[in-house]
Amino acid sequence: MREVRIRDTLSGAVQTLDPDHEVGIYACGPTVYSRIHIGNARPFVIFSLFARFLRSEGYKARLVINVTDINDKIYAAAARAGEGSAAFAAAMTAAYIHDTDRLGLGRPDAEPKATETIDGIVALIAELIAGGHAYESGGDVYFRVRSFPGYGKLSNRRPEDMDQGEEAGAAGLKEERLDFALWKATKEGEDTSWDSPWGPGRPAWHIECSVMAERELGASFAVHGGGSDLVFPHHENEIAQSESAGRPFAHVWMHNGMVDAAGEKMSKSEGNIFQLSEALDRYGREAVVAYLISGHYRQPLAFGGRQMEEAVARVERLRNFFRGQAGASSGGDPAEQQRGGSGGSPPESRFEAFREALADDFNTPRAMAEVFELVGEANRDEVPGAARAVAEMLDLVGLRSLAEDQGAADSEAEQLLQEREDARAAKDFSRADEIRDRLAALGWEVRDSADGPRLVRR
RNA sequence: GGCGCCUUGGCGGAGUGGCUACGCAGCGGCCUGCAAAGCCGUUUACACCAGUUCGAUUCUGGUAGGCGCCUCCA
Repeated sequence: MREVRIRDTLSGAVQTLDPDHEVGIYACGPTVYSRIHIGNARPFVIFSLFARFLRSEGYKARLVINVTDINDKIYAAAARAGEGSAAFAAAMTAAYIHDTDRLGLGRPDAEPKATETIDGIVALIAELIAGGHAYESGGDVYFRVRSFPGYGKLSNRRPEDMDQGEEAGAAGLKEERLDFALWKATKEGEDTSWDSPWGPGRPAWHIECSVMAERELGASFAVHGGGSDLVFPHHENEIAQSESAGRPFAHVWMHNGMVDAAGEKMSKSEGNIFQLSEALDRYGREAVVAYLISGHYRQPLAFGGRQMEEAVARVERLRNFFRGQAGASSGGDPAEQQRGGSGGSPPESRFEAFREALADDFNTPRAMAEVFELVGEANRDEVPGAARAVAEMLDLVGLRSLAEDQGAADSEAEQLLQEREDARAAKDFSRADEIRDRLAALGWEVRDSADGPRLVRR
């Protein structure tokens, strides 16, 4: 188990995770009013892989990624679709699960939904009212920002510089502009509502995360994550709610940068989105994952067709590496292997550097550089254990499948390949090329080598 | 206007006070019947101006440009 350091948004400093306690990670998931896009997939991938890495180091980790399924935009989108909002949200949640399943990274340990947390939300709001941190007004309940001295500490703002920007109708109900809603009374056109001490209504944004995080991880947990666009107001408000109610809340705040399209943040409201499902269809899951770990999680990441094609090429280079290794490992003189590449690092030190990069603020691009260094070394000279080490490194970033055999050729392809070999032996190259074209049409690429031809699935 | 971040070779993207990141693409080779894969070489990268320093892409200050949040947002 090595020391794992993470840059903390709240303190601005690098914090070391406590190895003696379970590392509870709460990452904000999507609001399900449409299919998720590549940008939404970034935190899912980053935090899934981060939890996987922690476990591989011997930490106990518990990953929670919520689904916010009550929201103004859900009402609006459901109305546009001519559906009930509950059914609409359920369908979008299912689509989210389906899309992220295709990433092949497994599921989080818990995926709580706001609609299944209403009782806890009502209880926390009541507690905040009792403590003087919130007040009821016209069936709504608002958080009294002035009652929480630490307000602004996460996003480093002063309250007087801020504006919660609530909808116009709420202006008259709030004591101060800065106050934000915890509970909203049911309004015209809203087809879901829950009973509460303040009348029928539904939770506002922010409060559900305070409740779900505590319910799944306890009042105090290690890491709270999410996109950097959630720092304010979402996470700032979560802190205000939870800490005002006496919960210590998260130790470290870990925010991922935005995915940019043409230099601008990809977002549903900008309309410059590229859906995750489409990216998976076009480039494959490995390329999508490889793309999302190609930059440091905290930095913005440029998105575009070229970037995705590059990810495809990277992933193909890794596949080719394993194809080559499969043949190389079958023979080989041990003494020859022992010499290995002169000056090349043994796989163990690459693996070590790989893990160290991940332990250092989860630096995936630096870690991947180690993978490619080892791949290059092993492509040049036989490096004993390289294939296994690369497979293990890739396993940690969800790309183990690149090491798997693509499947044996069928008998038809094998026969064609033999015919081509016969033709080549007879120097009948035009016939050999013709057969190669036929194989290509069947989805097989022929690669000749000193050890003979090889069929590769395209 | 407030807060924060960024500016690295054709593109993406790490990192460091002095040593080739890495990947993709291009060009030239090697290998090959040809191709693919792989390998080798290659196009004097660190926005600009000062300062600190023996030495700065890396530290400090400033200039220019860009981005994010301050409204829903991963």
